[in-house]
Amino acid sequence: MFSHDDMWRAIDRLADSHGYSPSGLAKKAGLDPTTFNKSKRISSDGKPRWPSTESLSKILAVTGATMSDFIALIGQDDDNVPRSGRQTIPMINTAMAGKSTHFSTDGHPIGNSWDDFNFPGLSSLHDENLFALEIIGHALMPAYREGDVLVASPQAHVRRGDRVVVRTRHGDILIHELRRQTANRVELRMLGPDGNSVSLPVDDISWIARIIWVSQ
Amino acid sequence: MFSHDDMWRAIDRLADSHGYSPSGLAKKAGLDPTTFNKSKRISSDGKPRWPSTESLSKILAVTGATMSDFIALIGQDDDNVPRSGRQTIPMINTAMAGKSTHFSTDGHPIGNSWDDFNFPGLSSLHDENLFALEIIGHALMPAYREGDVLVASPQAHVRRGDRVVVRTRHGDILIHELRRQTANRVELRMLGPDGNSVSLPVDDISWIARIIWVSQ
DNA sequence: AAATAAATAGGAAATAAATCCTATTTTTCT
DNA sequence: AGAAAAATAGGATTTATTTCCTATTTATTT
Repeated sequence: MFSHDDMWRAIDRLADSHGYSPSGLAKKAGLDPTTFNKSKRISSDGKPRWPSTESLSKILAVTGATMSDFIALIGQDDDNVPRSGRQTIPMINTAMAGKSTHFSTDGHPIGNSWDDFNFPGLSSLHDENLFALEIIGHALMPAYREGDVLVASPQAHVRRGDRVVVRTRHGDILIHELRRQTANRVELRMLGPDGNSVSLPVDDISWIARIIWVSQ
Repeated sequence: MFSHDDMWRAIDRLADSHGYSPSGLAKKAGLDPTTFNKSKRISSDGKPRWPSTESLSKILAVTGATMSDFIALIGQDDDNVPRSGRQTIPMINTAMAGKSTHFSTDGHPIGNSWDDFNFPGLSSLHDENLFALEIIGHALMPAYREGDVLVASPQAHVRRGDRVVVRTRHGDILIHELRRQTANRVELRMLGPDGNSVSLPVDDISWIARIIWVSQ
């Protein structure tokens, strides 16, 4: 079971871990922004107020969190919250990174110029058919090196410029950059040093999976 | 998240698994025996009715069940458990990927040759000081392209061959491959096409962060 | 088979959650 | 520092859940 405090604490933590205030989370979930006001959690006559399971369902839906995630939030100790619960990390671009003191002397992000970047964890894993490919050999240098692991999604929409894993009907696995895709042909650019293109008839292609993450 | 059907089904199953009818469970929990009547789950104007989290808390209390138990009841008979709870995805290497039928015709992993790969989510984020760098410009092609996001860890141990973000004492941010690190110098190899090396005195370097993930 | 108890259907009333609203405080942006 | 936006407090109103109630059905007991 869970207590009134547990429920509200978990809601607060769910909000915080997804970069929202309770007000922002309510809004995002299609509820009134004042739904989770702390001043509304205990009524004027002292009675605790319990959100409906519909409200709960809505905030889990909008954050992509499961009930298990929510339960984990109930049990969490305040002092022991790993950043991992946040699902975001600070991000800055390379143009800005060198300009001002955005880093502490030991490489920690400081200052106000950082955006939040949604780290893969829960959000990308709605894609149930992700797979990983570990690179063997040096054929894809310098884009990919031996030991790198590519995470690919057959479901993700692909556009020109994307790096993709292509499976031909002959059973070949190709890792290239998608240059163009027409009704009849798929034009790919090799990732090796010379960057030559190859053009395949659509009928020769079994599937294309977009590379979304690379571990290095 | 969970649906209206999920919620009521779990309530029914909770009751049944503790030897109660829905009516009996409600009564036992201090609620009106008609609280969980099936006729009250959809209102006369067709709207779904969602129990409050207080009611939920009461029935879990009286049965001694936990929220995890309750969630398990939601998921019962569901063969379609999403992979996301696993924190791993299937992985194979590029040498094997083309050899046998490791993929279905729509790009889904099949067969027994797949390893499990720990996808970043919770496991890598014990490193609280991760940051992300978004690539601006084409200077790092073809290793990194504009729009790629590098996830870097100042805490991760770096070795030769690793790609790293280096901060010099002058405030420069460099993205290179680590060729060698001695007591006095750090030798880096540029990621651009010509792959020239640069050698910096250790004293000129503020910190080095290893690139661990790339979004593309 | 009949009697009794429990469960359930479904409407009305009471209570509670969410929404709407105004005002203030806090945070963010310029 | 000042302006603007977001968040929050808290009251009033609307909507929704639970309780109360009566009647019927189903299950259990005799």
